[in-house]
Amino acid sequence: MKMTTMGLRERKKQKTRIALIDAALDLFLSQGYDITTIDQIAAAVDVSPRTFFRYFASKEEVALSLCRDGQEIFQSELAARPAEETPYQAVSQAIRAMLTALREGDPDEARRFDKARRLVECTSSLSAVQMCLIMESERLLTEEVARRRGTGVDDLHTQFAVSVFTAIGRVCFEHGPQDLALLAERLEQTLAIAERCLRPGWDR
Amino acid sequence: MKMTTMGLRERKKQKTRIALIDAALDLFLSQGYDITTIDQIAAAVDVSPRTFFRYFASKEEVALSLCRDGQEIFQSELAARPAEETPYQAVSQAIRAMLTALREGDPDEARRFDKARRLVECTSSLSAVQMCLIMESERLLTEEVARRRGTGVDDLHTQFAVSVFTAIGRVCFEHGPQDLALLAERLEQTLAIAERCLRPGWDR
DNA sequence: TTGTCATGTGTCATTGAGTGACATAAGTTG
DNA sequence: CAACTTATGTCACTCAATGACACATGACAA
Repeated sequence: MKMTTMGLRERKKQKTRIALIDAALDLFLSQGYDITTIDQIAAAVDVSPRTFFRYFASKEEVALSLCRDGQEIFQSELAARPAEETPYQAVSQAIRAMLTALREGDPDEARRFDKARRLVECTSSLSAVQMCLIMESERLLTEEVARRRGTGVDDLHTQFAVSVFTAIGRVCFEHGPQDLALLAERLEQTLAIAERCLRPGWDR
Repeated sequence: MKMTTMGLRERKKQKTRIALIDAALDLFLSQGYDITTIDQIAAAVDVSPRTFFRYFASKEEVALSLCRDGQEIFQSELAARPAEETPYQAVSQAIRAMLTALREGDPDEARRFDKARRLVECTSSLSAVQMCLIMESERLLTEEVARRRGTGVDDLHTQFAVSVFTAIGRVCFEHGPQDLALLAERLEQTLAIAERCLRPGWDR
C-alpha cells in the first residue's frame, strides 16, 4: 500500500469530514448549539442531511470529535511511556506530550481544537457528553495504572489514583484558557499543586 | 398553612410523580433505557405522554431525579457543617450524612435509589447526564470550599481540592455496590486511602 | 351548595434528531 | 470499457420534545 496518495475516494471523504466539522463548529459558536440544525450544517457543506449521519452518529459527535482525537493522542502517548515510570510520572508526561503534539501539529487543527473547547465550555449538554468521553478514556487509564501498580482494575487505591489523574486533567482543561501555550502553563501549575498535596510515593 | 395535609391536588401530583418514576425505572431496567418510549411509561401510569413532560423535562430527568435528590441532600448537609472544619472534614462528613439520611429515610425511597444507580451504571447515555449533575453540584462545592479556604473560586488549589472530592465520590458511587450498607463501607475504605495518599493539611 | 377562579390534563399539530431501505452516482480494479 | 465496490441522495418512518387550545377538576368564597 502506498502512503503518498490514498485514493481520490478516501481524500474526498477526509475533505467532507473536515468541512462538516468546520461548518458545525462555526454554526454552533455563532448561533448556539441547540438552535443549529443538522440541515443547516449539511446545507453549508452541500451534502444531504443523511450523509451527515454517515460521518457522525449524532449532533454531539461532530462537536466532540476533536476532544476524542485529543484523548486518543493522550492514550497512545501514555502507552508509549517506559514501564519503570510510576503511574503519576507516566500520566503527567503523557499529558505534556499531548499538548506538545497539538502545538507542533497542524495549526488549523489547533484552531479547531480551541473552537471545540470554547464551545464545550459554554454548552452544558456538550459538557455532559464530554464527560462521557472522559469516562471512556478513564477505563483505559484504569487498565494502564493497574498494570503499572500490579493490581486489578477493581483495586480501590488504583481507582483513587485514576480519579486523581482525571481530576488534574479536568482542572486544566475544563475551566482553562483556550490558548494552547497558556494551557501548558496551567498544566504545570496544577501538577505543582498536586505534588505539594500528595505524599511521595502515593501512586505506587 | 397546615403541614398535616397539603390539599388533594398536591397529593395527587406527588402520587403521579412517584408512579411515573417507578414505572420508568422498572421499564428501563427490564427492557433497557433506549428501547423504552415515553408512550410506554405514560401508558403504564395511565396518563397522556404530554403529561409526562409536565413532570419531567426529558426522558433522562425521570431516571436521574433520585440522583438529583441525593446530591441536594449532600449539598444541604455540607452547608450545615460547622465553619471550623477543613474542606475535607466537612465534605467527608457530609457524604456520610447523606448515606445515613438515605438509610434512615423511607425504605421505598432507598429501593428506588438502588434501582436508579443500577440503571445509570449500565446505561452510558445516563452516565453522561449524571456527570452533568455532578458538574453542577461541583460548582456549588467549589463555592463552599473557596469560602472555607478563603480563596476565590478561580484558585487552582481550591479547584484541585474540589476535583479530589469529586474523585472520592465517584470512586464510591460509580463502580460501587447497590446496597447502601456496603456503600457506606466502601466510602470509609476510600476515605482511608485518600488520607493515606494526601499530605496532612493539604486542603487548608 | 353553588359559582368563580386557578390549575392540571388530554388532544392535536409541529419541529428536529436519528434510522432503515433502496436506487443511483462515483471511484476502483481488471 | 466492463464489472464491482462504495458513497451519496431520496423517501418514509419512529420518537423525543414543545406549543396551543379546550376541557376537567380541585380550591375557595359567598
